[in-house]
Amino acid sequence: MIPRLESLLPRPAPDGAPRMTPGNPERYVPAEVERKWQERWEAEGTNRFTEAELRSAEAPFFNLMMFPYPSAEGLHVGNIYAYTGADVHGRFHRLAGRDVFEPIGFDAFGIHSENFALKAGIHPMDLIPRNIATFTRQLRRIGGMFDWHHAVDTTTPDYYRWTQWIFLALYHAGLAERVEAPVNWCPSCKTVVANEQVIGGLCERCDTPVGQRRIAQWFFKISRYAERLLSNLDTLDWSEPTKKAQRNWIGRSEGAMIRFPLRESAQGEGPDGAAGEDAIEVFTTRPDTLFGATYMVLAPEHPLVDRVTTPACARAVARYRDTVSRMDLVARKKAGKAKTGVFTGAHCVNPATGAPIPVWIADYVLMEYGTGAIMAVPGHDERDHEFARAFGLPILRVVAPEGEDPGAPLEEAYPGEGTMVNSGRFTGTPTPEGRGAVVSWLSRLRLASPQVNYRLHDWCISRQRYWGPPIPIIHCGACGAVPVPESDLPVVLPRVEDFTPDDSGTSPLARVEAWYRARCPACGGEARRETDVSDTFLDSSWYFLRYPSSHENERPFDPELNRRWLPVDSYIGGQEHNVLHLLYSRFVTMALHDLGHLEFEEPFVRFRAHGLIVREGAKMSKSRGNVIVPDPIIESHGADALRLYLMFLGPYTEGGDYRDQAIQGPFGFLKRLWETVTPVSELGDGPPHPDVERKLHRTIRQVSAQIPELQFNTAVAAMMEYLNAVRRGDRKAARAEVEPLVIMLAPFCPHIAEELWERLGAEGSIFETASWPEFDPEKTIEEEITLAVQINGKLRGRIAVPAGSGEAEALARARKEANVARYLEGAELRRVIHVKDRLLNLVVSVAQERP
RNA sequence: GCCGGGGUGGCGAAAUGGUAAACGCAGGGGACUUAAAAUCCCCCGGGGGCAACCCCUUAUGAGUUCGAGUCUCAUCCCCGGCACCA
Repeated sequence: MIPRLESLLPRPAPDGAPRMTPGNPERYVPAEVERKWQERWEAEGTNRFTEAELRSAEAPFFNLMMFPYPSAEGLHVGNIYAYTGADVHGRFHRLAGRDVFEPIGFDAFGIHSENFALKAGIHPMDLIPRNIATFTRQLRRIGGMFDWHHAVDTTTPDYYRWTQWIFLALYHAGLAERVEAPVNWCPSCKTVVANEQVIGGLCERCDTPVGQRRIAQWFFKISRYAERLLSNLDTLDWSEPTKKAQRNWIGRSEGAMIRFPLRESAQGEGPDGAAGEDAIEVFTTRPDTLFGATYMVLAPEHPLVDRVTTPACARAVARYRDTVSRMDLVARKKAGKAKTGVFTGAHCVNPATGAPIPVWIADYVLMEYGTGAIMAVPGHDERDHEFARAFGLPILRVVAPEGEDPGAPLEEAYPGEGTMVNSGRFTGTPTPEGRGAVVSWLSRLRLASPQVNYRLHDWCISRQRYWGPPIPIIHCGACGAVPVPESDLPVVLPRVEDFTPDDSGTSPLARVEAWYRARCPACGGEARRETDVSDTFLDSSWYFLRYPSSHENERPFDPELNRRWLPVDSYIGGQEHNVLHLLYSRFVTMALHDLGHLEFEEPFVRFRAHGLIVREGAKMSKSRGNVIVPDPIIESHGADALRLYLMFLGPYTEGGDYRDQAIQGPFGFLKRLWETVTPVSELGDGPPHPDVERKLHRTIRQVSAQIPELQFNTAVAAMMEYLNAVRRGDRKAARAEVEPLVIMLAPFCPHIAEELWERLGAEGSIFETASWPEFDPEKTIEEEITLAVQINGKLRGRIAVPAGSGEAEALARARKEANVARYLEGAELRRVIHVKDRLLNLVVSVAQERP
């Protein structure tokens, strides 16, 4: 890339000449360098904010990364990868002049630790501190810029006191309610599992098939926020796939509510009950197909089922409902299984046609979505079609795609758009228009209204387990569910030696009478504490709010600190949290905003998901036994080399393949850098060599642009190229050539950068005394560049031209190039395309065959 | 099925519509060494040619363009997520 350099610099030394300067016997020993600087950072508080500094920081930058779940196995390379990328980003901004707050903590409650503790026979209260100690040691060892002074641990009463406080805040705002609901029940974990934690019918944690139970549980009414959670996404600087995943999860759909009046009795010929009390309401996105609704389906659990079922059908209906209720929620919802259902004996009136249509129940209709009832349009909905075929129900065409005969029978459902047919006054209307037209027609008769529905359902936070913060509620026979007064927080989780879950459907805490017996805060009578604990997602939905205020005892967070530090400037984490964690955090933040506790309603200004690390092409997992533990690598090559390698092995947001041998490259780079810079006394004092300088400014330009975009792999490659240029031909480096490189490398390899920076004569940490190098655009310009010459789009030669040469100049030089001339000979030049400083394409018509 | 992300040398990868394979790993050859390690130098997509050079090559097939890894359409395959959501 620096064509002239080789000619100007000393020739390469003859083969085999030792590269190490004789006067420089000191080798790069990462372990020593890293120990020295980690100790110094700690002793001097390099990465720590004092209370006063937090309050007065002028250019605050909150650099957040998803805090770890401290498992017993310790951190693996995948975790290190995530944290290193975030740390590189934070360190860069610090060198660029920001006051970077980079806290870390531990998300240590939850079923995972609890299960491990049960299996290992260690109490979680003993296990977790051990795990945290291991994680802390490992995190320190990789040289993250963490402010340990502000670490949080979600299992400490100091923390979960405020988790409970948030529950109460939402409770008082009417955003928490206790509802009996069918829930997924894992017979192995012996607890309720959230829908989103059931993967393909199996428990996310233990792969046991999940069943169904009805339990009274606490729900947060996140669905009230669906519209805001959706529309705010447009304002966020988040990775697009993450936003898309949230949009899908929220699942907004526009349609209408339509009322189907019930026919009072089968034999009644009288006027079909005008929009009276007895009607079945359905939600549909396709009111334009209303004329094709030939039957209705209620969810088996629908409250109207008992009312409408005729005596003749009662037994079959009861039997069917029983079968369905035995099925777990997930199997129940599994798509693709054969349609089943039974007729209730009742009929409704299609409000568009006035025709009576039968009412069925079937498990393909879900109680939790819409109204739990549908109008079935077998002509234009695949599921309804399949059902109608199975039970011999009429299938009517009411939509015809362009060119289709309105009378053509339907072999399969046609769900697309077209023209309405067989639809009375609407026949001939294009379906997109028809939707609104049908609704406005029926809305005058109070039989329909426009409606928006969301797939997002309320957030169940109850867990019938031990290892979590108790839900701060007291149940009183007289007063009902009474919130624990704020002044009584925290409701401390007692140490219970036997916390094995049982199949009672209640938490192990329900066996600890001394703990759950309480006085009702309202009436003072005998009462009982809520024995369920809350979901781990609640712990992690607000931890970032706590970091700056981690020492605050009187309130969850200090509004003044929040004003300075929040919302979070940069959040980096795994895509496995694209939906739930990020959505719950947004919801809690939004709710706290509405309650006047926060000034912002979106917690994370910028979010980027990092990729996943695989090993030698295979996914890393304990069962495969191919999990990479960082410690031996740090011992052999150093944390800096590991960090650099991880950042180099592929695009950060896409992840990459960890190959054991490949660390040699980055490690060798660090060794060469060390040998290039030390001993400092042998560095040249003059200005940089012009070619090296040009390369330097180009490198600064590239690295400065790419680090904020998390394009670490190419930034590292640029620095490698630059060092290669500095060392080319075994030349001696000048101080001015290496100093900027040391600074640019510092975010990736902070220890060696500190060491070299000190040897270069600085006093104090590079992160406090250095500033990010600037590039001069003037100095990035090459005087002479290589221009590619194409004939008819094929590369036929390269010519050297002065930078900025015009077309005439380029063409003249190209003609002199032998190979180019060969192609021009006897050909007619029809067109010249000249891209300045890049390429010259000569379009010729071939007069004769080339030799 | 739907929604995302991908498919480029032996491998990890790089490339504002403008010189495909930067940077690195592995491999081959060489220097140094009693030897090895370490280090350094050279080579390294496929084919043809003594060479100058030529042909082919970014999953496949079409298209747009002076020019396509990059844009458009269709097809195949891999990874991740969601999945009877009316």
